[in-house]
Amino acid sequence: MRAEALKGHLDGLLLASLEAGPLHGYAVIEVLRDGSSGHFDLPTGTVYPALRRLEGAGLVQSGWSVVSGRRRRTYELTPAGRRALNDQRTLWDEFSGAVSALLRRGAEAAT
Amino acid sequence: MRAEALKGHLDGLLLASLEAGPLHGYAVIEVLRDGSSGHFDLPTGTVYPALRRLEGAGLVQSGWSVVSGRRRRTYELTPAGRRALNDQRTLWDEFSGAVSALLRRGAEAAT
DNA sequence: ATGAATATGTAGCAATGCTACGTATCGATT
DNA sequence: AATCGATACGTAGCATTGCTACATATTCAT
Repeated sequence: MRAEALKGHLDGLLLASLEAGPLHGYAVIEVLRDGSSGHFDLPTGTVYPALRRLEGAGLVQSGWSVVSGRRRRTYELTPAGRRALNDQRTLWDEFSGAVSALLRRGAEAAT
Repeated sequence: MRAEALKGHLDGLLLASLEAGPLHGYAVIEVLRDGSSGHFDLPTGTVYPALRRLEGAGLVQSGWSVVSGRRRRTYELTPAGRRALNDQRTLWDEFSGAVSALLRRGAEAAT
């Protein structure tokens, strides 16, 4: 997967991964990897800062817990986050539809 | 359309717009706008530098012409550009498939 | 005891598209 | 003739974003 391909679409994926219930960062990475047949194997340096960014934007909220001696920061969607996820889905459909159409047709000669 | 959405996908669209035959920059903008139902109305500050970038990468080549008093820099795909366009199409299918799957399913809870 | 897996985090970088300019010609309107 | 919109090219600087590389710590299997 090209490195830059994800730009601008990561937030939607993160929100989607939290839709079914709260997760901690490491688990988000696994969900994204497994749910994409290995296409998205994101480094922690990508995911952790992004989750904090979403928290800053009020789309998720986090809390600490400790599970078998390991501390976890668990993230959860806020109502605004659910709305944003909806928006992202709509935006993605428009965007991907437009790109697919353009890539497919090549384009008829103009002038 | 979100501003960052396009990041990493513009090159493929530009190459696709040139597939049917040579075009100048302004015409590329029109093809992208009309071929996407207005979703992609790209500013010249996006398209012109990107075309030069593609030329630097050897994927397109350009030449000047003058049409009714206006100078035009016309771009054309190179063989490498056609190969790159093919690659972009494959990459896009993988990428968009993975994103669509993740956005759709939300994701089953993982401990 | 050693290393892999689990778990979190940051500093700094590279890439990319956009904003806001600037220049110039042509055709239509006033 | 003057003005304005469309056509046509371009650049400097910015903001955002994801990645690389690193640092830390615990648990579990070898």
